Amino acid sequence: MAYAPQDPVRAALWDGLVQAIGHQQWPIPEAMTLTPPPQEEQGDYATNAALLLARELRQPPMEIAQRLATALDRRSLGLASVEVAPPGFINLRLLPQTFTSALPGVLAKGEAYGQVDLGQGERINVEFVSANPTGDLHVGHARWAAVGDSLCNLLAFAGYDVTREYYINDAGRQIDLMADSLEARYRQLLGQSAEIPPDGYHGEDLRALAQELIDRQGDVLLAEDPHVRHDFFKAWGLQRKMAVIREDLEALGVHFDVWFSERSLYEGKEVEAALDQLRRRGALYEQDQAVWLRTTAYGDDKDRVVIKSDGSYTYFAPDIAYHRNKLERGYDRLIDIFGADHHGYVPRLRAAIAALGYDAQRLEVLIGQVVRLFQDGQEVKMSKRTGRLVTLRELTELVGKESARYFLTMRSINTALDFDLDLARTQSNANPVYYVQYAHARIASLLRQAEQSGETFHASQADWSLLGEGNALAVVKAVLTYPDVIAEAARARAPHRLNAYLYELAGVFHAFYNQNRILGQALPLTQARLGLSILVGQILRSGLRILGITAPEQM
RNA sequence: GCGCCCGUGGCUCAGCUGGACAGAGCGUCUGACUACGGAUCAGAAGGUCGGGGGUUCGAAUCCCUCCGGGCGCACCA
Repeated sequence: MAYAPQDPVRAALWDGLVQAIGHQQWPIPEAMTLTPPPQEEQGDYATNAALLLARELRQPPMEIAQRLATALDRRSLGLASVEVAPPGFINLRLLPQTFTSALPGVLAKGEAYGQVDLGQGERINVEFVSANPTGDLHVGHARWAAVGDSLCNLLAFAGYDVTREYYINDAGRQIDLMADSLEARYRQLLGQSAEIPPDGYHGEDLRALAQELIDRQGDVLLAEDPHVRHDFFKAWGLQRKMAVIREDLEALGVHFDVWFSERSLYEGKEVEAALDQLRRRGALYEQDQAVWLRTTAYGDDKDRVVIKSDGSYTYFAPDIAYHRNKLERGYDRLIDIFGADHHGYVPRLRAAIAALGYDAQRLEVLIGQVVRLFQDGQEVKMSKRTGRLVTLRELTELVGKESARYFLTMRSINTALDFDLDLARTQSNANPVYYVQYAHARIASLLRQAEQSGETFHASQADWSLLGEGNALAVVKAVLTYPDVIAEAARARAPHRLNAYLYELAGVFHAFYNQNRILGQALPLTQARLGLSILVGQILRSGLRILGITAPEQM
């Protein structure tokens, strides 16, 4: 933990610890932690400060721990006990009121609770999905859509100025292949014999598009000049495919701020400008009639072609221009989310940025592993070539947006995601989405009930100190952790941690609710329990919103 | 062959900028409301963290090596 905790209680303790170390004229260890110890009996928090200082000071850790323990101001920190444990941990136990007295502050923050200033307004551009408009979005894209969008929400909540961007590959060979494939479908549907090009697209979606075209204007295109016809298929197909992509993403609750056209880079001469910049910096050379970028100078395995021997650009060339464009737009940091099948592309991209003269550290690439679909215990195989694949749209329609978003973000992106279609569809305790949502619905119901019985919540009537033990205290602690979860998840670019936290929060709340009658108690107690429930509801709403999942009032 | 990711209880995973006897969920077994929603809760069994070395006061976490799985190694995108 290289930075102070965000949790109000832990933060105060952290400051006290830092002060105590300072008093001894000792340095604050970079890797100092303040976390719950493994055993509950050991206290509420433990720090490894003495262990770390021991190395630096060359003194026995137990002695250092002892001195720190005595130096801590127990009263002002709300400590109940401070113990030193071998090999040099300092275990801290807080008075229950130290926790509960933080609750009014949390309540006062309202929906803003959990916001942290990790980003300090840093401008960050997150590019994700960016699927070619040549076919439907599949489940892999769905994962990046959900993860990317949630990550953006998370970063924004953590104090970054975030832009969500989709790069449209509307130039180049693939789009021509799409046009030719669409034309082939068009001809086939009109009874002509036509072949989809060898590397073309065989998906059903293009057949449907062709049919749509015929329904609208019949076979008039057949009479057109081939070039005009090709351009039409290209432009129209692109426009239609992008519309569908937007709709599909929308259905998953994913919105982009910028839809960036690759073609605009050509039109604005930016590809040439980028290559000129590289040339001026001496990073380009010619060989075998092709133009190469010396990416090996910046850590890549081999140099890469930017202009092919036939004079056309590789995919890489406009992509260099694209990243240059993003940097020139003033973003402090760029995040690209790629599928694992593109990870080999990262070194050259990074090299290109360095070759252009920018700090390659400004580019962060998140590599995500594949999604495997399971149904009836069997893997559902996907294949783009045969056109047999489960689309993002099918997935959303099958399991619903809520389930889809939760399941797609629940795992670390480093792990292949096994998506159990049956589980995602069940409305039972096996499905974690419902577990979390149910907690929220339950709280909403509780508040409705309170309204009816005239026990409306008034913060001034609550005696928070009554929440200082058992299940209630567990909920209090979970509530206080939220800002740190946000900070940690944002820092690690790991939205799945939020899923885990919300599940845990829902869990401790369910336990609390089950064991404690909330309404109809003595006023200060009912009010305190009601207040705690409100806080949990507030956090669930906040967290679920980040994940793009609704927090239902009833289910 | 080289590179990246993964290998944690029956299953799916968390934890991995090192911290004290490894955590969840599902599944299995045993229990709990004639008061706020049982889509809930309480409890039990189950793992020498793929194998082997090393670094360290301390390793699931770092390094080396081996084994297994996924992905990638284009003048395709």
